[in-house]
Amino acid sequence: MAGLGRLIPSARSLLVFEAAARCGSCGAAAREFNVTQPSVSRSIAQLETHLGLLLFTRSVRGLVLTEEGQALYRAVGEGFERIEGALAAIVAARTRKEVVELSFSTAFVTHWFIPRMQRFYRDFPTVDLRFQLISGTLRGPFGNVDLAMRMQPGENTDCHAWEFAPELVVPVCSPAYLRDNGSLEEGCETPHTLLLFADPLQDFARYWGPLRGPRTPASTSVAFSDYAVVVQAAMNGQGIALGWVSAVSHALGQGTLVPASSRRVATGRAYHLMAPRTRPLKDVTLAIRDWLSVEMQADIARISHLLA
Amino acid sequence: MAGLGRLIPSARSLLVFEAAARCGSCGAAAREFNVTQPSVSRSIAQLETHLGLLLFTRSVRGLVLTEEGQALYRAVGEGFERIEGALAAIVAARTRKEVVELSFSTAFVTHWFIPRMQRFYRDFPTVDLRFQLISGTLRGPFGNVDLAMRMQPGENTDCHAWEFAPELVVPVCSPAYLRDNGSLEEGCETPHTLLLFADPLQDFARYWGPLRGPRTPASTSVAFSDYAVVVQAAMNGQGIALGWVSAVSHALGQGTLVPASSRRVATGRAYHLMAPRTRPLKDVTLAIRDWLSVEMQADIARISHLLA
DNA sequence: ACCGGCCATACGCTGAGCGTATGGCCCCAC
DNA sequence: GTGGGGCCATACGCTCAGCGTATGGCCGGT
Repeated sequence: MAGLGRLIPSARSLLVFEAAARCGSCGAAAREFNVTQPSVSRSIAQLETHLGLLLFTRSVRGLVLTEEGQALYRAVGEGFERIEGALAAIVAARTRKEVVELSFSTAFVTHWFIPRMQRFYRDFPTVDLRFQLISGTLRGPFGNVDLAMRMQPGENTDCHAWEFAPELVVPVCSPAYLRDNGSLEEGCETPHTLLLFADPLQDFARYWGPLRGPRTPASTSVAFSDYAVVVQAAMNGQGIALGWVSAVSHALGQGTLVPASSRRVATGRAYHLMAPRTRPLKDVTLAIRDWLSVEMQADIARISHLLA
Repeated sequence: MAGLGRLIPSARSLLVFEAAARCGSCGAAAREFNVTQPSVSRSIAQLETHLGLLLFTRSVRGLVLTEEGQALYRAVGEGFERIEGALAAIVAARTRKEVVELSFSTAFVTHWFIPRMQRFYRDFPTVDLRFQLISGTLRGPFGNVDLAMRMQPGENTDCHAWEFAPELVVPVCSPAYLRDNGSLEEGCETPHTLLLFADPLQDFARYWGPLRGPRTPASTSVAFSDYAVVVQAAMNGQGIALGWVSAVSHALGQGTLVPASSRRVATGRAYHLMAPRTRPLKDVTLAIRDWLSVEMQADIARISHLLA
């Protein structure tokens, strides 16, 4: 209806009019809109001036609809009822499905998210998370999820992307292992045990290479098929693992892991939280994105002395 | 529908959504609202974020409604159609009756308004004026008119009031009379003729008294039953009349009347334009009020040297 | 007579909504 | 294959529509 916008002074004036007519007073309508009584008074006066007629008569008891006001109120009431019904149906469908699907790595979920999941659900009581878990390196399409963590640039293109954490790698081990075996670049009587993630598609040499020192002794290694298990083994004192900060920041902050070397690898790339454009970008998705970012920033700030 | 305002991010978003759905593009909807394309794009995105779903899919060809979008568009279209029908009926009724009823004095209409009526109708081509004419002193209820001139404070209470002109009285006569007979306080061989308005309710002595000088000679007087006629007689050189500036400002400006005395009576009161609250205060009523005020201020400015 | 509650209006403040600039993408004509 | 046109999306900065506060006027109840 192209004409409707031209017939009223502002889009909101009909909402205000309907509320004032239903409530019978400016004050009551104002409370409903969380504004003050003069605001409603002006809005109604503006609508009446625009239309060139009185919609209400005023008395100390409040507002009484005129004949024209009653005619308009019936039409507006019916029109709004039709629209509200459709909107309510849409919102109800959304509310039933307050499922939010996330695509994260096992390590991130196990060692970063689950420790704070209680606080998450306290902050988001109506959300029901579903995780698509990636065993190790975050890659692959994430299609039908609300939010995913991936590296940028990557193969997923038709999506929103927000930077989340830098790709920063530090060798980590348990405090006991460090005490007993020394750091990665120090000599020790027995070779270090390197805890590896078995990923034929990942060139881990580009990470280990810069981390070895000139006197780094020969080492043994153990490979696991899931990076979350790699991190767990490091926590258990079984060796030294590559620690992607985005996954181990919580453990570093808690002290269950410590740096096993003074060296770091900063790739210059960054993990991003991403949302496909084929899904609606919901308010709750944005709120979760923000929550995750705030938490990650807090973690990184807490362990910044370890990463310098 | 209290809930509708809470279901949408802003009142205008549904208007914008409907236009975009109907037009099939942000650009076309933007042109309809006299805004730019980014404004519509943001408004739609905000509505989608608020509702937590996509209403349109985007392509280079414009916007295509999703299933939810189509459901909402049907409901909004029907709702708006219902409202617009009622509004259009109200506006049509108002447009047919573009009659504006005015309650003014005969003198004001005859000697002030009619000289500028051509310019008035050029400025208000769709207005059809109806005058309630008051023979002399502006008083009495004016009930069912759009705009009235009255003195404040007065007996009409339930109305809007805007100050229009001060009550300033100057004796006036034609230039020829002044040349032949001298001013009111000067002596002359024959007594002055005072032109009076016969109003038993009006105490004219309070006006004539301050205007007579200590050497004002005895005079004869002629009384008329209509003040417009009194002013006309003064213009015709038949004597000296009390000149209420609000009625004679045009004639003083044109030179068809001149002051017959250097004395003035300023009562401190003021004429007001008034609109009853029992009638709708229309935009056009306000526009006429403003037009009249601008014209009166211009007249008073033009003759200010005569009134000092 | 006073108080409470209604609506109306003037004044000053501010953030929602805007335009501009720009980027990305797709389609079509040459 | 390339360039231009037209679509939508987003960042940045600006401004005035809409707001709150203060206040006034009025009416009804105590």
